[in-house]
Amino acid sequence: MCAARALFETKGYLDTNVGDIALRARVAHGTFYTYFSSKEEIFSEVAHELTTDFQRIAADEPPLAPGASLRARIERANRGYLHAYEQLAPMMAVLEQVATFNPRLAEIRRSARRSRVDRGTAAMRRWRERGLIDAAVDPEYAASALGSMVDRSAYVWLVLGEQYEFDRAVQQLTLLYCNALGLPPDDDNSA
Amino acid sequence: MCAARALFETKGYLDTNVGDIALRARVAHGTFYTYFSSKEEIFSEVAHELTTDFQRIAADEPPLAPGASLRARIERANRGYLHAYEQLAPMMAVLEQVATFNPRLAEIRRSARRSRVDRGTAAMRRWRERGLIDAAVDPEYAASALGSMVDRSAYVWLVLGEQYEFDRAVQQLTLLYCNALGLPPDDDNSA
Amino acid sequence: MCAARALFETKGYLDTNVGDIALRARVAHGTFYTYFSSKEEIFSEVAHELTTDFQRIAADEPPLAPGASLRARIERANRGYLHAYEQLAPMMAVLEQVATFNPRLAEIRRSARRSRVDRGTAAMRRWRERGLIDAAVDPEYAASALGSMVDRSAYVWLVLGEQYEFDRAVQQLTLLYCNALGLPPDDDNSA
Amino acid sequence: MCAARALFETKGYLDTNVGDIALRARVAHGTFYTYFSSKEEIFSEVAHELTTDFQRIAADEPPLAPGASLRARIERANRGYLHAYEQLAPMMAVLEQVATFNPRLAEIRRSARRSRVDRGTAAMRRWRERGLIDAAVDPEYAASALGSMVDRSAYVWLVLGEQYEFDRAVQQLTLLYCNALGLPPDDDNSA
DNA sequence: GATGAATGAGTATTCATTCAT
DNA sequence: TATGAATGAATACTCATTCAT
Repeated sequence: MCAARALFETKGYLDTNVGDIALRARVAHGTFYTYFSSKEEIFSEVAHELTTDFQRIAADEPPLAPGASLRARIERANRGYLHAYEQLAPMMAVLEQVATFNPRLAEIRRSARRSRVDRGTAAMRRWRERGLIDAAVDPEYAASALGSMVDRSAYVWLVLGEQYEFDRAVQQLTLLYCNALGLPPDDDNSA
Repeated sequence: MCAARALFETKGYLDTNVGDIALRARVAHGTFYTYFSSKEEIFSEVAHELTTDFQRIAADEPPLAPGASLRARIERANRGYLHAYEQLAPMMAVLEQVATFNPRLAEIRRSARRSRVDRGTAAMRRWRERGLIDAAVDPEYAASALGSMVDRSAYVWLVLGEQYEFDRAVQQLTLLYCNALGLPPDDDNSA
Repeated sequence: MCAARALFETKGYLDTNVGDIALRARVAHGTFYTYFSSKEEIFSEVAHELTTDFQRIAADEPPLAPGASLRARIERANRGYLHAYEQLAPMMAVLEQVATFNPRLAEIRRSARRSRVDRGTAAMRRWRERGLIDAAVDPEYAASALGSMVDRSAYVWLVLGEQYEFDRAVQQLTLLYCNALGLPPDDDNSA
Repeated sequence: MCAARALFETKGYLDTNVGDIALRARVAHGTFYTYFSSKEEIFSEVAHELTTDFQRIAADEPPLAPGASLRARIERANRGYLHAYEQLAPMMAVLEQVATFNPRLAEIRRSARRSRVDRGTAAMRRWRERGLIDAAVDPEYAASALGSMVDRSAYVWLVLGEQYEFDRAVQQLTLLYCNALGLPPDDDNSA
């Protein structure tokens, strides 16, 4: 799977063939099928590993001080997301690729997005009830759209190679995110 | 090209073959190469047509009253973008697909994005100089990130099929956009 | 198809590969698919040609004198069948082979047999009504079983290579056939 | 071997793989080769078992009264043959299949047929010497052809699934068989 | 004897592209 | 220009058999 992942990262899904994977793993061509039933299946496993890695890395940010502000927590989440994307960018690009023509594998990306957006929606609902954010903001649309903003920005910067500077990106993304929700400039509330 | 576009829309780039295009265009298989040098080239032409169509449709919104607010203008731009995406979604999906594995064709999408973001950046610079928006917002990052937000939201709703309601989407996207920039709730300034 | 038939005859269906067919036809491997959609399809065409040839050859026996006896007509049919089988034995063997594992192609053999047995049944019914044959003989079973006798004997002699002598075989087959039906030793009736 | 036989019966020779046999026998894949040297060999053993079973079942008909007629004995043999075929039809079908492409295994079927035909020939020679059957009938051809009739009829009914009714089939087969040999309608001679 | 991982030869099919007519 | 037959490279998957443990 290690060999496969490396090849997927460098050549993409379409240009990676089973023969190359076996070659790189230093086993016979047929041996591949002792471990995986198809090219699609091994990609699926790599992709699941990817989403697991992603969540682990994204969560692995320095803990916030107790009672940290909402803004600080959003910033931490954004930094975590960008950190994870930064480390996994090549595979994220391939997952994006595969999702455009393989419905079964698209589902992996879709469910990852789904759970992220759902968590965002739930959080925003709480914040809204507590009057912490702009009442005009619809949690569902906001979670989806702001999720798209962070997600796509990471892709544009880390996959497409648009110029950016990490800390500045985190800071601006957080500023836009908080402003969008109507979070007061400097708050000290915890959710 | 009409035949090709229809096929690309329904089957995607990978599953559309030159033979099918010729068949649909009612010419011989070989005749295809009288007009196009390769499958990549015809896709390139279709993609250029797509971006032209997109701009035309996006611009084809009812004109604003003279002296309309910035917010109104942003809303108009968002509505135009979503309208255009709505009408061209199938081809947009294919362009997205191809851009993931063909660098040459990725360039088409990249330059369309580039000019859109550049215009956004320029506008935000002007608004910033005039003190219309949050001084902490960096025009380059904001134009890029908010462009990503609108762009990706359209993809998620119109290509991936996530539930949404058109007018609500435009309104929320605009609200988040303006909030993000720190635009005062209701202004009557024109840029 | 000529190349394919020759290969099927010498190597059987399983050991004949598309590459060999193309090679023998002196065309590129891929050219095969310009003419046939699959190995199964080309076999199907060869098999249909075979059944056509078979019927043509089987019918191509010297005509009988007007008013020839039933026995003479049965002998002529048996001789025709054996003649056809003799000339087409290698392909008949392959058809038999394929029919054991490919239901679609088995249908070709089945329908050829079906029509032969049906004709036999109809003829025997007429003979029975006219009191020409043993009333205890059931036309359906007799046509099926005696058809099997002739059919399988041809296979055993011409495919499996069991020793036989052509004229003697025809004569004995006819004797057994007529005896089985209870046809009087020497009749001069026409049907 | 039990596992192998069950698989051969349901899936045929070609679609049965060594891995499946081992799986069904609840041993490791490689263990198969501790007991059998190849797929061909295990099939050979199953096929030998089959011919033994066949002879046992075919012989296991109610004994005839002492001094039973020739016709009664022929009917008993036909009934026994059809009974055996009925019980072993799936494996008989596979043996027929394999015999079409594997000369070594074809030999099993050939020798079973050979001994049956030889016995028939010997019997008919005796009957002929005693003037019990039509003198024009050649024992060799008759034993071969009538053996083919019974054998192929069984295949057509029990493997190919052509409609038939057991007792009627035995009766008609016997009638045709005896008629073919020119056996007088009702005799009381024993051979 | 038993295991099961490893082997690697074998093959039908697709399709963008070319070119003689 | 139009044709469409010909091309041939490219590739995932199967499976009987082997052998180190």
